[in-house]
Amino acid sequence: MGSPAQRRTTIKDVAEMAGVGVATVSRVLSGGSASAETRERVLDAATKLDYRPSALGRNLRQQRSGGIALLIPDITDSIYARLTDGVLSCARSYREPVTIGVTGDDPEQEADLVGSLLEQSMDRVVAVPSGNGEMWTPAIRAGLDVVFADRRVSGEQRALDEVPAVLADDRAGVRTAVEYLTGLGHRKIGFLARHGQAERVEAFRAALGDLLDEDLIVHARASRDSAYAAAAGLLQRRPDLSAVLAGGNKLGEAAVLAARELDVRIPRDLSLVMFDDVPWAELCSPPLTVIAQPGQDIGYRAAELVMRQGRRPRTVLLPTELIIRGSCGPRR
Amino acid sequence: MGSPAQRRTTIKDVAEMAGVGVATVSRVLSGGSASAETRERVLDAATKLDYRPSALGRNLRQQRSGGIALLIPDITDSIYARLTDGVLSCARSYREPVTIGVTGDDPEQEADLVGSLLEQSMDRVVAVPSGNGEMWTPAIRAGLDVVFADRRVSGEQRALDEVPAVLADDRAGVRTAVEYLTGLGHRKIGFLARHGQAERVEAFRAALGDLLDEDLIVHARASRDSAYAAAAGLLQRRPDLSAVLAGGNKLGEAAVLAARELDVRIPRDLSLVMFDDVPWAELCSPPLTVIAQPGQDIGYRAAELVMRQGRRPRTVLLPTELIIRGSCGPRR
DNA sequence: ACTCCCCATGGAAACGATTCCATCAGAATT
DNA sequence: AATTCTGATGGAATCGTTTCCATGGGGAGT
Repeated sequence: MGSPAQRRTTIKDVAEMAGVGVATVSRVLSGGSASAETRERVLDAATKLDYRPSALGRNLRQQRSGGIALLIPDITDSIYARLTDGVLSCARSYREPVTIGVTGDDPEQEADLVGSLLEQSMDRVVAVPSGNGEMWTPAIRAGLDVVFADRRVSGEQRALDEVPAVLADDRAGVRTAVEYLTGLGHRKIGFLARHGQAERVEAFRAALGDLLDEDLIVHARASRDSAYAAAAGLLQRRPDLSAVLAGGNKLGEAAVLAARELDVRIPRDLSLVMFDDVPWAELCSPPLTVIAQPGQDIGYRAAELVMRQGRRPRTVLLPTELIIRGSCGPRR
Repeated sequence: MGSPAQRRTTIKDVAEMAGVGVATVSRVLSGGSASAETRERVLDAATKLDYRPSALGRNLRQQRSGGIALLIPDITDSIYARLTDGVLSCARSYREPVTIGVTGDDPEQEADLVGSLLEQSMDRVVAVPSGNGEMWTPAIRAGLDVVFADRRVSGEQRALDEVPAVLADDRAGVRTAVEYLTGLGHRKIGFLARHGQAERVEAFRAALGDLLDEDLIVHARASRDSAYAAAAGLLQRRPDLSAVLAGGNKLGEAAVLAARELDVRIPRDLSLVMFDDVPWAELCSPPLTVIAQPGQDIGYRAAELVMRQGRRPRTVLLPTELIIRGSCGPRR
């Protein structure tokens, strides 16, 4: 607003005041070698002038803009908010800015965002991939450093298999939940899945074994409506259902709402286990039994991996935890 | 990973292929004047080479890195997640990247983040300010374009009064809630406030009038523990309390938990109105009556304002809405 | 026919940092 | 004493874009 906008102090100013060349200033400031006396003079001048190196100049020279990019499906979903929080907290310790983009679980938008990353010369990305991940291949070849979080891509291309991934141990989580439910006597167990949760569905199939009934596995899109429709549909279509595993907190919410609407009481008529522990799970009536995922940790570890240069593990599996509250009961 | 990392195509390559100078290419691509024939040749070459202008070069030249910075207290809080979503959705329509930082409601961290914005030459910020906002004054003078969202600063400095702000109409929200509660017969109404919610507290005082009892206004920090302590403390200290207004969803959650713990039944023994509608308010038992705030709109409008160059309104007030569910009853 | 003006155009400067390379002084080695 | 080595130092190139300015050609106006 009408400010005179004085020129910012550059490395040149510092060099002049310290009576040295710009190269020396740059070296001193980035830890290169210099004599003690020179170093002091430069540091002194920098402090006096309140010099802050311009990220712009550096970025152009190094052909890369620092910072971490983060691509998630939906920031309003608690699990991704926590993941984001983890990334931010790791990035902060490296003093790196974080640029965030939401994909809406849409591969097209995701590809679009990857494009704009390239345009910005960002070369470090933590991403929750949406599609089959084919848009990543060229970007990775172009030098992009990617770490997947929370999911990995189906992966047929070679390059994608090299991408490290930080994941919750879904298989173990699903298995534990299923064992818990079968232990309670349940035989007809449904699974409310979001599209793209292939791994969880697969684990569900494996865990159920003989009890598997494909008709009890239903898929929804990420939207609230779709989740509700899937839940209500399943409940109406299969009154013999006695337990449900919800693949995410939105689906869990939908299941609770649908059950309430259809006058199916939890846990008397229906047992419910939800993926992802959220604050409200405890406030819900009844309090929900959940498979907690370490969302914040996933983000933190993924950011850590993307910051590391050297060899990195291909996959990090983080443990889940079954938290038993009040939404499951014995089969009646 | 060991890729040859081929040089990216620059404007020079395009110029060469089109047989024109780089200046002409730049002009064509940024909508300057050029003959139809030249334009076509340039566009053709650009397409053929899959040329994407480097944001780095442009930023350095223009002395500003595009994009919007967003500073919020806590991304895992639903209200700020929605605000962020709004900012992202506006930014996307301008094709601008969004850099995000969390302040933890700590002025020191906030100042630190503002510093790093300057370093990055970001000049557009949407911020939920934490402290008294003094750290903003120099930054604004240095040419930073700021829009406050959700809160405004206490503001004693001239420069801060010029900063546009997009806010929920807290006063009206509080007034409506208080009127609703007094209408139900309540006389002893408490307020669980977060530090920094001066405006809401003030509105609360004004709305209560004669009924005001300063002892019923308690403050908590943003943390979960602090919120719980404040809620439990209030409930224990003043058993004569018959209704509570919670200043945010964390405080509402704390109130529900504390009431449950102390065997205070809602709404029989205590009526509860919570600021901020969250998905779980409906799932809670009983479903919570809330003052809904348009979090996403606040973010969108704030981002819109920060993108506009020209004259901007000083303050945008967005309406709140009282959503009556089941957490309030008549005084007993 | 002469002048004037406008527009398209390209060369070159600028942005602010890092880094290559040449230089030079002084120490260490032969 | 001559040579080599080491480490500090500064000049200049470089990154990719935008934008200033000079140039030149062609059309319009007198």
